[in-house]
Amino acid sequence: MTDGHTQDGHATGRAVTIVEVARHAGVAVSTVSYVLSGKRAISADTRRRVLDSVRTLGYHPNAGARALASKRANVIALVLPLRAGMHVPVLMRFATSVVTAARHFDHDVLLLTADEGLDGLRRAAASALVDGLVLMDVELDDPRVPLLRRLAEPSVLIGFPADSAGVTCVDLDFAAAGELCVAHLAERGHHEVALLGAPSVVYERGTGFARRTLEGFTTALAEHGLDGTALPCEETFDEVHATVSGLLAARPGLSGLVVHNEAAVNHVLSSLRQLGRKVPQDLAVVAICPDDIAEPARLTSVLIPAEEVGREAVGLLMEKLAGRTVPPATLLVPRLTVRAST
Amino acid sequence: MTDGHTQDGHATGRAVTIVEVARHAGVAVSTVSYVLSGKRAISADTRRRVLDSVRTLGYHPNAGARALASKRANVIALVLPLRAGMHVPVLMRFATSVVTAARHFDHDVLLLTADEGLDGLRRAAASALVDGLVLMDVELDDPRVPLLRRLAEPSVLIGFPADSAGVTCVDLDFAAAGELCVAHLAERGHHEVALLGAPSVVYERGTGFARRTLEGFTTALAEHGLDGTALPCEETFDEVHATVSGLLAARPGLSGLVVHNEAAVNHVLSSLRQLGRKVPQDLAVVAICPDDIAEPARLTSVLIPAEEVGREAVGLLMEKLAGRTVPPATLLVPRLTVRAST
DNA sequence: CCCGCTAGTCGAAGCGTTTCGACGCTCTCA
DNA sequence: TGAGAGCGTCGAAACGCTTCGACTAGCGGG
Repeated sequence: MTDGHTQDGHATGRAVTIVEVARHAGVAVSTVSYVLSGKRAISADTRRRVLDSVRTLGYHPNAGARALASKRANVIALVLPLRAGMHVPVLMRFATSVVTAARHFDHDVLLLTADEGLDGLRRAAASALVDGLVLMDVELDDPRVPLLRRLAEPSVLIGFPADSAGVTCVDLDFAAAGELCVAHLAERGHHEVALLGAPSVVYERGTGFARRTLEGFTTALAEHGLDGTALPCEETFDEVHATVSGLLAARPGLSGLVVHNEAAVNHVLSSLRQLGRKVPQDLAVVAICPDDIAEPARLTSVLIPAEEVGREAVGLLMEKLAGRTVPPATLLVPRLTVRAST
Repeated sequence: MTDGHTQDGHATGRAVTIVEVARHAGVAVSTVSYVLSGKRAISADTRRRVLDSVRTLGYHPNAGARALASKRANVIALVLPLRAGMHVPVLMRFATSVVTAARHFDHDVLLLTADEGLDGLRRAAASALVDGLVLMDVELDDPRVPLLRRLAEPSVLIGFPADSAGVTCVDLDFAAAGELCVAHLAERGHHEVALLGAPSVVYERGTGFARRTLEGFTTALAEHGLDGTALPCEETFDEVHATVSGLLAARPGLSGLVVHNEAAVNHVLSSLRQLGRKVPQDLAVVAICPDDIAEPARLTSVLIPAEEVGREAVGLLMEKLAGRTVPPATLLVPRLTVRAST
């Protein structure tokens, strides 16, 4: 407490270096390094002495020096979008799960925003700031994909571009999710159902997950012999209300609704309340959305497993960093939770 | 194109180093460094030659080496919370504005989550991974504050702890925001108003902004001679609905509502719709929330200037990094936008 | 005419790690 | 009993950059 060190062993002044640890433990610098990395056998006694010194001196390896010598920054980049039609809370859950998973592998996460564009990726990669990249919200025709293919650093995409050759992708199997919802409604005895999807701008942009849900929905309709329709759905109450009342008017036989739009879910429910339709008596509703939205509203839902996707993405990236080959596509199987709305 | 370099000058193989640039330009390594940093005078001719070489070779300085030699990582940490009662979209806007602002100063952003706790901060700081820290969602009695005071690395808080001595804080002036709302309602001729605030858990946690809004609200009530009450407000529709109908029943004279809870705003409006109260005829509503919520709902609001706060925080941090002293507290003045709800 | 500047450049010494090769032990097995 | 194989440790060479001090010209002032 009197020598510039605080109680918890944290130096407030100049940082402790590996040389001081080595001196304190009476060993060579390289020995300290090997104790810490475990890359060579070390006697139990030496290890203990070194570890003690590390603790009492409050040593933390210097990240820059480590990166320079080992050619590994132990940092991965997370590239987040910030655009129309993305549900932000889900994004955040992805982000936290990526951070948490990365920490498990002793890596940190550098935050890049998509609006820095290609240059941002190039810079981060070329300067060895990061060892690898995780990208979110990939579009069908994403300009970043060709760049990633050329980069020396490995990367993992969350979502699928149209041409996914040469890149690694992870996502929820949205087609299966769409099918699952229809199957559930069919099982419950419904004959006429509808899909309320993402805002039209999302379809136009060609974002993969919206289309794939639609495909799964359509396929399952045929499979189960149901009658059905699909509509895009905007995100303000008034627009949702217009869509919903239009839909109900046009299809009086409608008894099941699949909603794949996190931001609109609550508006849909408000709208039905206002139109006097009871859920699930008059209309069964199943949503494809994160649990934190479905749970309070007591909605039967296929959850978007943000945590799992993030963890998986990081896991794959670590495999690639270790030089192992990984499957180019990973589809996470959807799971449906039955609640009060069906 | 045939020598391991792609068209845009990006090396796909081993990275270009400053030595190669120096050789290519026919100057010393140090000269290249000085050209790039501008820390010493360089003749126009030499500068041009070096810059040309940089471009044609596609040189990017190695971040680790740079950090090691200069003792500056050019990275700042952004510590994000992920807890009950925080409105995530706002968080994201803070985050992006921090990233954008940091890039303006040629810095990158390392993402730390609050659940890594004190160790995360210590680690990032002690390993020289980052040069400084920006923390969000500071609580009144935040355990991180004492640690920050002891850290060699400068930091900036978004929000105010109870004891802000020795730390630098930025935030919207929520007291002023509360006052502003009341003043606006008073001006519109209302005599009895209410504040619907954050979920009770947020008050109990002692988060500063919730309390400060309440203080401003109360102060302004007295100032303008209004009658008023304040309630916490949960975030599911049913709870909001209960709170709102209870409030209206208890206070028949109520004609103005201040809502300071982003997640509940839309539920409040749904609830009023369902209760048959017209906005603004029967009840004027003014919200303290981000524009992306107020705008589509046509709500009169005091916006939470996420971009501005983030930019300001980074600006202050950069000042501190440059060794200059900065004001310990920065309060951003709120501005009210009149829309259709009052 | 010499001194002291400044502008422009260079060489070399770090910065704090990791990692490679070498060395001395102690075992084992032939 | 001597060769070979580990094990445990050390020393030193990178890693790619910044920065300090030194040096050379060229120039104005005394």
